[in-house]
This record gives sequence, C-alpha cells and structure tokens, in this order.
Amino acid sequence: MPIRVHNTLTGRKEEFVPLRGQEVGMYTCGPTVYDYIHIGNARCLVAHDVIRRYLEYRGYKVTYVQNFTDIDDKMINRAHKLGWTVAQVAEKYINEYFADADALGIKRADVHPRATEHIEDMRRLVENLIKKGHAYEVGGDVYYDITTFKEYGKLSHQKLDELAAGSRVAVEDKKRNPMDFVLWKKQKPGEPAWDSPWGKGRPGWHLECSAMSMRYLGETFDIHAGGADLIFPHHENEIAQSEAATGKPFARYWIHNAYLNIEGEKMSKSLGNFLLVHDLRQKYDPEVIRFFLISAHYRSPLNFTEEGLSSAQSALQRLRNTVDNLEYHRQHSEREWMSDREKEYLPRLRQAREEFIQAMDDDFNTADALAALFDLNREVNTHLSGGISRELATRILDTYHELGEVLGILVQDRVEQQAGSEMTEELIKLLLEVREDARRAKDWPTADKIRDRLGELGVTVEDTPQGSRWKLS
RNA sequence: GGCGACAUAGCCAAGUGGUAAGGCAGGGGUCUGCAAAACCCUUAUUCCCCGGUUCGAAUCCGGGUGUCGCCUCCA
Repeated sequence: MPIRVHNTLTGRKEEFVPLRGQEVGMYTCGPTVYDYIHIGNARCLVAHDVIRRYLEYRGYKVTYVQNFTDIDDKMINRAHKLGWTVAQVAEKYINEYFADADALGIKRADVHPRATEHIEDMRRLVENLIKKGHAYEVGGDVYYDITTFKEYGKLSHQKLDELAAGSRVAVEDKKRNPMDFVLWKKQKPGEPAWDSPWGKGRPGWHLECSAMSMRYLGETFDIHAGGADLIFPHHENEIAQSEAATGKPFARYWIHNAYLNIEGEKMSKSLGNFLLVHDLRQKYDPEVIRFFLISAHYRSPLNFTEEGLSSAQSALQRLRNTVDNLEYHRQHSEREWMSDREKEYLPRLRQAREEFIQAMDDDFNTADALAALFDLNREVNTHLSGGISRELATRILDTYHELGEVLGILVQDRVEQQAGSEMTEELIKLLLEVREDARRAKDWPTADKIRDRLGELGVTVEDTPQGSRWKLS
C-alpha cells in the first residue's frame, strides 16, 4: 500500500513516490528565533515530526532539514529592544527552541541550517537570478520580477492579476510591479549587513529557504512543509526563485497544515492570547499537548481550549494506564510463556498495526490512527483483567511502543518512572505491606489512610486481583 | 472583490457511493471492604438547509446559509 499525501501544488491526494528510491529529502520552514515558540508553531512542528517519523517507520531514509531564520526585521527589532546583538538574540532563542521542541518530543533535524551561515549561497542565487533576467537591482535593493516567471501563482492557485487586484501592498516606485518581492535589502543604519555586488545589505526572507533547501537536498527534492499561511507569498516566492534559477522543479510535494486557534479566536498579539510552549509546559505535561495536537488531522483547523487539553489528558492517561498494567505483567506475571489461547491473540495485534498503518498511509491521518490504538486498547484491557503471561505482555508492549514511537507518545522513560531513590521505593513497599496487613485484618480506616496519604504524596495505590500496586501519579 | 477551506452527538473528532469509527463528558450496571483502574450497556433513524444524480449519498452535482483562512509580517 502506497502512502498518499495531499499536495498543495495539485490540490489532491497523491501517491507518494520519492525521487530517489527509499531516500526522502524533506524541508520544513523553521522558526524566526526572536522569541519563544508558540503553540501554533508547535502544531507545525508536531505535524511535520509525525510525518517524518512515519516515513522512517515505513522504511524511508529521511534527510530532514529545518532552518532557523536568524536575520530579518523581527530579529533586528528584538535585538534593539533588548540591547543585544542580533546574534545574541538568535543564540538565546535557538536554545529555547530546542528546550521546547525536545519537551514536545520533536526529533532533531539532520541539519538545522541558519540563514546567516548561508549568505554566500543566497548571494550566488541572487546573482544567478539577475543574470537570467529574473531580478533587477535598484539603488542597493534587488527585486524579483514576477512577470518573468510564468508559473507564478501555481502553488496558491491564483492568477497574477487576481493577486494584484487584492493586493494591499503599498506601491513602491522602485519596483517594476507591485507584487515584486525583495531578494536583497540594502543596509539601513545600525543593521547587520554583508557585502554584496549591490553594496552592503542582507537577504530577503524568502531567499533563505530556497538557498538552504537546495544546498542540503538538491535542486529538486521531495517534501516541503509549512503552515498554511506560508503558501502565499513565502512558498510561492521560493518556487519562483528556485525554479527560475535552476530551470528544474523545486519541491515535489508541498504539505501545509491548518491553523490553530485559541478558544475560537485567532492567536494574535493584539488579543493577548499568544500561548507560548515555554509557559504551557510548566502547566501541562508536554506529551498531553502533543497528544492534543495529533488528535485532529493536520489539515483541519484545530481549536486550542482548556477543555480540549483536559480531554486529551484523560485520553492519553487511558493508554498510559494500559501500558503501565502491561509493564506490570511483563515484570511480575506468574506465567512466563504464552498459552495456546493467548497465541490466538497475536493476529489481532497484527491487525491493529495494519489498521494503524492504513490510517497513516492516508495522508497521515493521526486521528484515525489513534482510533485504531484505542480499539486495541479496549481489547487488551479486557484480556488483562484475567492476567496474562510475561511473553504476551511483552509482545503487546512492543506493539504499543512501536506505534507510540511513530506518533511520539507513550515514550518509554516517561512510563517507567522511578520513585527517586531506592530508599523511597523500599519505604513505599513497606507502607503497602503494613496496609496489606491492615486489609487482612479488615482495618479499613488504617488501610484507607495509607492509601490516601500516599495519594497526597503523589503515589497512586491500586488494588487488583493480583495484589496491590503503586505508581507515581 | 479574488482564491480556498470547513459545517458530523453535550464537547473534540474520523469517515469521499453501501447504510454513522474513536476519545472526552454524562447516565445505568459489573468488579471492589470502599475506592481507583477496567469492562459491559446507554447518548446522532442521522451527518447546516433545499433541490438533483443513483437501486442506494454524510459522502457526487447545483443552489443557499454560516464559520474561518489567505490575498500584508505571521506556523
């Protein structure tokens, strides 16, 4: 079964066939590192991370490139405000980016190129475009002449005159056409700048992604991903720059995720509803945030609400409980090997995997994939109540970890929490022994007191047919 | 004005021609000393509205209504 991907370029779901066999080149537009990332960024990151993980799961060797925009107006403004250099701002927020992204379980890219490290690539690209008549220099600025690229608008599916008609861009005398965009910006006083044939200046924003993606993935590569708002003008311009320069197709599959709203409203500075991952993860388990973000398909708009998050928390907890129980059986079950009856369960395990794969094959339908996981979960719980062998528990756990790994949830070290020290664990065990004695003596007040007090300390006690268990809550 | 999405139970959300997944919340029950966890049952004769195509439509077509996004920096 082939993977099917919705391609913005064609507006359709297409069979995914990489350019070079099992090798996939994937580029995703990373953050401008002038501030902490927000929950909208997180949606992108998670969506793309899942796509990458799934392609890898399906046996592709993915070269994943995500840039950092470390020079532009926002960077410069921020630096002025803080009294820092632009480079200091970049350093600070690149570090913060990794702290947030790591917490969300985003795998690091193979390459995290920075715009300022690729000035030379960009300069060459501009020179090339000028030479080919696609760009022109006016007083130290260089613009792209969009009338020279006949296919301009093919990604956003708009015609040039339609774009121009709706354009709110202030007409600048320097431009030949109002829709022309800047490739190279002349330096203003106090701004960082690099030498160029057109004088000191800095690259335009759209340029960096063209330069860096082609640098690491080649002139034509497989996947380019980003938020839906980047379709126009950013990605449209990338195509114009790249294809005009090389005469070859640029990215083959364009993947765009829908927006995330906050309590029904667009996230914006003016509404004051900017939710930063940095703040959010003080309050919520990052894996819960991640679960919430994959609970809807990446191309559906998603509304971020407290209620939604709490719902995600409960749903994820349901899966975690089962994993915890499986883990308990894997370690403590009296039976080592599968019974014949248990062996009959293995095909069902394979079936769950198949359903999961089928959902993900269909344009990375994480919501549907989760449903497959929950279907399995219910059945596993049913079997679990009677106790299962260590072998079967291990086999089921393997499946959970295998599929959880694709979605980046149910991460092992989060499940196998330790109490902190051996001493603490021994003390908990001691208390449970005392409680067990009390229960046998039907001294319920004592038994309940121990359970309640442990609960207050963050230790959940559960009585099962196989005995009492504890875990950190 | 142009382009484009979306509209499925209390909430979230899958489902692109064959008779409505899954999760959360709620109700009832089983298990339990009581809990917790779990399991079972239950909550949409119906998928924004109106037409049409079809043996058959949430799914396709036409029209309407509503919400949103993009067309300007923005994930």
